[in-house]
Amino acid sequence: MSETAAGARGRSIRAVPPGGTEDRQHTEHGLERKQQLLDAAAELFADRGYGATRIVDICAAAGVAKGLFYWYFPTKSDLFVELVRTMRHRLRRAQGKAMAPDDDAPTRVAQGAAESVRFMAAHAGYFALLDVERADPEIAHVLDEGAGVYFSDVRRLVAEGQAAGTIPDGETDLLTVGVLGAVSSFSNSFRNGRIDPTIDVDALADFVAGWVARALR
Amino acid sequence: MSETAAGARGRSIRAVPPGGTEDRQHTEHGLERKQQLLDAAAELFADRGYGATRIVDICAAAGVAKGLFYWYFPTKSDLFVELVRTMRHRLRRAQGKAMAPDDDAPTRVAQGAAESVRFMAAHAGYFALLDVERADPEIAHVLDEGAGVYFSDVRRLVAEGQAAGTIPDGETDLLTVGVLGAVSSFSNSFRNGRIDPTIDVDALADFVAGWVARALR
Amino acid sequence: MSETAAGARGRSIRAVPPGGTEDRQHTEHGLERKQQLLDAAAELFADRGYGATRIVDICAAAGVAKGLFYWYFPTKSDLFVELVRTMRHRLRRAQGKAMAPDDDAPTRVAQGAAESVRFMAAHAGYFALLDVERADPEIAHVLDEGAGVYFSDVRRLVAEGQAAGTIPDGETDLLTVGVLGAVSSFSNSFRNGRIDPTIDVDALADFVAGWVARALR
Amino acid sequence: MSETAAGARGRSIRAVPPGGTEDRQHTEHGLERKQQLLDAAAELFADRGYGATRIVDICAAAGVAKGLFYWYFPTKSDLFVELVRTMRHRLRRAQGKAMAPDDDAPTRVAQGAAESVRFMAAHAGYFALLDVERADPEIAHVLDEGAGVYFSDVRRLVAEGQAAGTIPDGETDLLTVGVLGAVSSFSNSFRNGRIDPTIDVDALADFVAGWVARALR
DNA sequence: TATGAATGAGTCTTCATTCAT
DNA sequence: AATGAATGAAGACTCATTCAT
Repeated sequence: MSETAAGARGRSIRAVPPGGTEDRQHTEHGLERKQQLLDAAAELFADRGYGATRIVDICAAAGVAKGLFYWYFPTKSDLFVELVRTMRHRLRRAQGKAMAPDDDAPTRVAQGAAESVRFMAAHAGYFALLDVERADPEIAHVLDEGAGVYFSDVRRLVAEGQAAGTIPDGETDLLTVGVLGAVSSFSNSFRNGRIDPTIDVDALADFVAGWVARALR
Repeated sequence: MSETAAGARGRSIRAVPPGGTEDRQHTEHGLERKQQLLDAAAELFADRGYGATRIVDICAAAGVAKGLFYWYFPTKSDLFVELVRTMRHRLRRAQGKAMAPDDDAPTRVAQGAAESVRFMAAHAGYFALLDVERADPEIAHVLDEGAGVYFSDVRRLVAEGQAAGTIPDGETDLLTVGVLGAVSSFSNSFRNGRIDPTIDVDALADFVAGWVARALR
Repeated sequence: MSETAAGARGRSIRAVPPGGTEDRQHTEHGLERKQQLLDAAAELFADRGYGATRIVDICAAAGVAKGLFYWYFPTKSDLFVELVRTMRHRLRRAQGKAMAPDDDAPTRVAQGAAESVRFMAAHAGYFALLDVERADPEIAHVLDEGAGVYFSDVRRLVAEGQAAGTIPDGETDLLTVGVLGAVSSFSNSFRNGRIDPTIDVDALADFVAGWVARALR
Repeated sequence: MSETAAGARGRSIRAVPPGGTEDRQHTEHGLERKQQLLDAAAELFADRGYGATRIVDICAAAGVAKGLFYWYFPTKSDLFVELVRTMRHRLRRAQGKAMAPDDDAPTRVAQGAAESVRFMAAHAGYFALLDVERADPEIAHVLDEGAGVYFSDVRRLVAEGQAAGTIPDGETDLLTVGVLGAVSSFSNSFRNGRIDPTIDVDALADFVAGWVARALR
């Protein structure tokens, strides 16, 4: 992705900004200031997305002047990175506590998953910022429209199954979310290179079918 | 007033809105051109994300002048919308064909899911553009780094389970993808308003634990 | 004023367009077509101003394709020029007829003026296009707002004079228009170089005072 | 989304409108800067017209970077509006001082008119910007050419009258300006809606004849 | 004559980053 | 530490004009 004009300039012309931010020793008061900025940014990122949040917005929300931002963070993305890393540490700690060391693997996986969801739900606003970008209204609309269509389609099927007794009762919406999530995560797994890209598509499809079928039991 | 073409943008003295592109009747050749632009755009969107793709890039890739873009599309987002809608129609058609009307619901859901994955995998490049935005490299990096960490964590557990015989053998990566996908989709389901936002978090976590446990069976 | 990108290009690269328009012999049908374009343009120019009228608009209004415009006119401004010259001839002819050769000068001047106003009023829509440009809404608004303020100011004074019997009764609005017109035309006379630019400002002011005072008698 | 600054324009994913310039509290130095921009703009507007003046031109003339314009003004037209309003206040103040409260109406009107002309002449360059737009050279040329023709026509008549003793001697040019100004202002009065649009054209023509005849006495 | 697709220069505006104080 | 003015690269979009049929 293309870097900001000035951003690129600033960072490519000289690798180390004058009086760089890295080795800055922050006083207690400085730490507070920094946290104010982090908090303000987190909220704005979660709310509008990363791209749509301007440095000025963050500073305004934190109640400081624009220039001060650069006293605490080298760039906008550095702030983001710091935010994400912090969250990650907390999440991992929570997971670690949740998984009983003596349980078997599937139990531990399930525990970890449950704890993750619990944690992310508890900090939902915060985690929203992982959706780095929000599209402009028109784009957002098509995307959402599509999602809605598929949701209804699948939900209907699930409900039918529940009516027919072939799918356990209750939580129709959640079951639907699970199915759609499976589809998208398996589909996306190609892109992020986490799985073997040469995998046979039919094998993958079968795997997904099996996965979903088991989960719906 | 300046006769300059572009000066007009936004603040022009134009009393009447310019006619749109909508009612333009495209000839066969025009349709081809349009398709060239759509294809070029799809590839670029998939590759760099919507925001990072400039109109000029699309035109250059399609081998036409910048101005021609606006002969075929009113705006950048309209192109995107057209792209998404087209994909959607194809996907739904594929799903429809895949689901045998006489099978029971879970089977049909599984078939639909499998077919979706098959279809999206077959058009992986194309579907990548649904990831509307890609962040700048640094952002992308933290995000990916995080995903990698969790993947390893979970993969290790899954592998342990398989070694211990508590999780069926094979496809360790895919099982991992499934677990992580479940976590993120259930977590996100808060945000998109598809499920009841007042749901009890612990109930949700339990549901996820159950879902994952069944799927890992 | 800056010329259009393409306009400049087209006209500077080669002075004579290929198969220039100048020596084009138009058939009867061609003459009609040309007139259609002239008429359509006149209306649009009068309505929206020159700058805000696009070639496409003119062609659409005339019911012909955009390309055809350039068969009849080398450029947009040439069409405008033709329009203005035509009007001018008609106006002068009308004036000539109106001024009785045997009357004295002031009478003839008054007759000419009256006839001009009559003619321009009769073709008001047409003459509006001499207001080459219309500003964008905000600009137009301030300008109009200002004109309104001065109109009220002067009108009040005129009305007072009429009430006091120092200004002849009737046509308050018209008298006001006359006063304001005098102010602006004398002020503008500096700019268009029609009068000696070294003229003493106070002398000019006195002259205007006298002119207005006489006209208000 | 691209972090690029400008890519955002119009189609950005910005969820919240950017903060305006309105509530910006400018320091003394800032006020100077702003004035520099206003002055530079005034000169350019007066010189080439509003439309033909680019933001860059203004900034270049003021010796500042393009971006700084938007620190002081939300848009180009806002600058213009500020310019016009300022002039207006000054003009009205000047008029107010010039009109002796005890004089009769026609005298006061004449005083106001004279003072207006004096003021506008003194700030001729400045007031030129009220001619919001200047057309491209060719257009400007026809318009001017036409004005010149009429000027000569009328001037000849006036001169004849002066020679014959039916029009007072001296200031032939100014008398001509007055006549032409009357014609155009009365003709235009239709368009700006300041007078009753249903007025009888012949009555108007007669009125103009009378007005001119009196003024020429 | 007629069409309408194709071209590309030009302008406004945004916003990350820098810098003088 | 803190401020806020200053910088400038970048991108969407318009429209006069050209050109191949």
